[in-house]
Amino acid sequence: MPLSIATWNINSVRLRLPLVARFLAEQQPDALCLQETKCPDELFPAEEIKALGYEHIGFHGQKGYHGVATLSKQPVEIVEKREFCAKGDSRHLSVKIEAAGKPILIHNFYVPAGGDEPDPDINPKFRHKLDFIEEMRAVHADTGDAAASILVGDLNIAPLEADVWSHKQLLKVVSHTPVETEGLEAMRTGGGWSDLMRLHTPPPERLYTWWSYRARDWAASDRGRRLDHIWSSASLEPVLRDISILKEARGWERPSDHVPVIARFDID
DNA sequence: ATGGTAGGACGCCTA
Repeated sequence: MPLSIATWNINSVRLRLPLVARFLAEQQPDALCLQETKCPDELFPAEEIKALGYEHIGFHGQKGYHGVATLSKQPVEIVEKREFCAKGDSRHLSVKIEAAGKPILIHNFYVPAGGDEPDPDINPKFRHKLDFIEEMRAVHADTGDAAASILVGDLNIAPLEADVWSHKQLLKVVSHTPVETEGLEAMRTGGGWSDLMRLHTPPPERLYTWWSYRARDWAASDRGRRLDHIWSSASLEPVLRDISILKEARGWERPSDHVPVIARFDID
């Protein structure tokens, strides 16, 4: 049976509800994981989203900042809203869904951006980012009673050279510094996670999911980064059918600076 | 070499 999972940093779910509606209508993923909802739980637009055919919603938000939500056509069981770095930030939500009669665990992450200065001794936001990645090492692909696991989200790190417009020019820019990219790759491989976007589209082909708001013309300069990711346990590698990055969404009216990524599986 | 834009909430932090 087909199963499709999408991830999208929406940068305010309330402001961009029309974009969410358009995306769901056009792509019809089974589940959509949102980050940066910037919405406390009591103000989450659950009724509007249910009316779009996504009646099962898990959300973990806070006022003003961060926030994640997972929208699903089929029932979800809320598994955990894990707190990282004892900060009280809403940056993680895991839910369980069922596909072909098997439970699948879906982790939705919003990793700290880390500020501008890539030195943890003078920039506490960068220290927090590195600590967060360290703490993520406890999240393994093969734990619990699920048959398979998926980890998606805005991880705010572009790990490979082909994940940025200029490897050389971004080596000292937060999101692509060696301490981050090596930390994320160590966490990923140590946890038994497969990078499905790169399984489907290996380097040196460039892949971007984010283009800055600050560019005069984001499409012309095309200075993107792959900050958003879809990982899975090895068990889902052979049933991956397709991964697509919906680049056109960056050109929609009042867009997020991130675009959706969709993985499509054929579950046995 | 630097500043550029956006959102939330309403002075300024975060991305």
